[in-house]
Amino acid sequence: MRAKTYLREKLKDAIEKGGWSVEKEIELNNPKDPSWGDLTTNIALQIAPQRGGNSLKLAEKIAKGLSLASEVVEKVQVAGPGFINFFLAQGELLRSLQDIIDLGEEYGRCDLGGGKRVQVEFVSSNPTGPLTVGHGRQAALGDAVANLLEWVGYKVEREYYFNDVGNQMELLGRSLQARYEQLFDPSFPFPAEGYKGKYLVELAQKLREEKGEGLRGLPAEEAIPIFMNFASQRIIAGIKEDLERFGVSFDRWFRESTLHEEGKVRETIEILRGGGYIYEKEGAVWFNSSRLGDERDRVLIKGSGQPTYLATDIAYHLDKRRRGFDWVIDIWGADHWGHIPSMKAASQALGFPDGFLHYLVHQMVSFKKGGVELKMSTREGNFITLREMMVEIGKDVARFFYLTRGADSHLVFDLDLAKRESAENPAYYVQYAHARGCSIVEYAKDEGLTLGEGVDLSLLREPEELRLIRKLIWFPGIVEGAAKALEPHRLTVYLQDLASAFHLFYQRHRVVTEAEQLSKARLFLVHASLRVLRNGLRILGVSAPEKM
RNA sequence: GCCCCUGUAGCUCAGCUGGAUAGAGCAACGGCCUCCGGAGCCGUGGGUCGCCCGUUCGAAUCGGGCCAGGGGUACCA
Repeated sequence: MRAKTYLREKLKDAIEKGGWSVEKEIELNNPKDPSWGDLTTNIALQIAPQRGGNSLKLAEKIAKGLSLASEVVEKVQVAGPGFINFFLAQGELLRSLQDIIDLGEEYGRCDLGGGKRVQVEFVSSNPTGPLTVGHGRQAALGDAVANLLEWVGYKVEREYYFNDVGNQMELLGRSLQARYEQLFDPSFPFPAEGYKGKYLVELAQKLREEKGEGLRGLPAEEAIPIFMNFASQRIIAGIKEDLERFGVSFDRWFRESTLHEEGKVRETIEILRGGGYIYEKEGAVWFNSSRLGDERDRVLIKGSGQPTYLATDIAYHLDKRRRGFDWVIDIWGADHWGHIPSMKAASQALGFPDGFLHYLVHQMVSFKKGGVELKMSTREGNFITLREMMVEIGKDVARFFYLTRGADSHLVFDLDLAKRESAENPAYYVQYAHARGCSIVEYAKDEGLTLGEGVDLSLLREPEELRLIRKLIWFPGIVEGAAKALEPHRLTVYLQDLASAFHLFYQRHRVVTEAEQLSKARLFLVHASLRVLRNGLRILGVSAPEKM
């Protein structure tokens, strides 16, 4: 917003003219109470203690020293303990409103990122079973963060990393084998720790359709890879499909096995060894990560000769670094928290720049159904899939709901409530504002009214109109703030607020009336509102329907 | 034990990095369409911001100590 930079300069001049100094950027905020104007600064409160001065008097002095163009600022007011409040002139508001229509789909974008390459890695669930509602938060969060970064000028790649070899996969293979054998002989034993979900029974049936009895009684060395690959390929395909439905598409699906096949794990360990970070003890290869801030040292190669999860993950991140990203964001659930200090240590050991690797950790979601908290486990097979949720409450409601809360909050998702109240939940509230606006535009068209040239926006003077305009022009700032903080929920909260301002405007003022000029101006405001709603919802990955 | 996250209205959560009188949705109650979508709007009730100290002009926000819930502390991933 131009007014902000303009005011910052003017304030700085006025303050320095008075012989004071400003060390950091002057804060200009959107006050919560409209009677405090459009922009407010606490600068007097901040610098008054410099010389033990009175902040209220200083604020008055600063305000008096400002020479502001009346077409930008209508009124300056000193309030409370020393806030300086600015009321923008109507003309300034209207110029910003015009921007919304002029910029269209681009409105809200900026070039903060300067085209830097960022990778966002998220979901990355191993293909041991279908995606559950627990993964939904991660999918919604990661995709929204990626979208936000794109909007502020980064070049973003979305990546999904998954394990397609190793103990868990073998167990999966053995579980499928057992389910397959059980189709012929129900007494066939099921592995003690096996994956019990019914999805493996279904896969076994598919396998029987394709291969008949041909896979029965094979020796383990031969059977396990067959069953394992069949299971993981089918499950990954299902995960892809679910994510597509959820509106998330990845640029790359990274298989862990490639790291081993290309010798990258061994190579990484050799690099660490070269740096003096490796030693051997009790038949295992250790990383002395405690020297780099980790609680203790970590095993990289087990006594069995197998690399640990940490070893492959370090190799994976070295690979990311070599692919030339400027910034890498890993989105993880809080259950992986313990892994972070080790990876931070590895980042240092490998000489990654500070801040190259950023962890965005979100807290767990718990789910309630029938008033009871659910304990879900993929291994035990008792879970609700993401797909089931999409069928029940819809992708839009689910995504919006996941994003109404900050990543740091543990959230309780009451599935009955989400379904029962689906007609009254916040996602519909925002979408409804959009549909309603579209319907007004349709109606106006039928009455022969379209945007066209020569709209006199100065006719927009009602409080509800001005309030809506103010909310609309906050949008670019909200996007920027949400992107900087990696907090998409700020946008979700904002959109509800905006929808509320729109609904109130609608309720109080008829758009299409006999007064043609006023109707045109209001129609313009409706178009601008639709634009901001659409752009905002797009970032969240929620659709903006024209009809509901 | 140690580390991290959280504790705000009956419920689910915001609170813009220390600001002015703590907000929204749901739930409860009372109003609003002969008129562009009532999936909406307006109003009422509802709070020791877990508790105790501290920092300062000023604390839900920062620091310390308790209490409670969740997560993490593997040669698991």
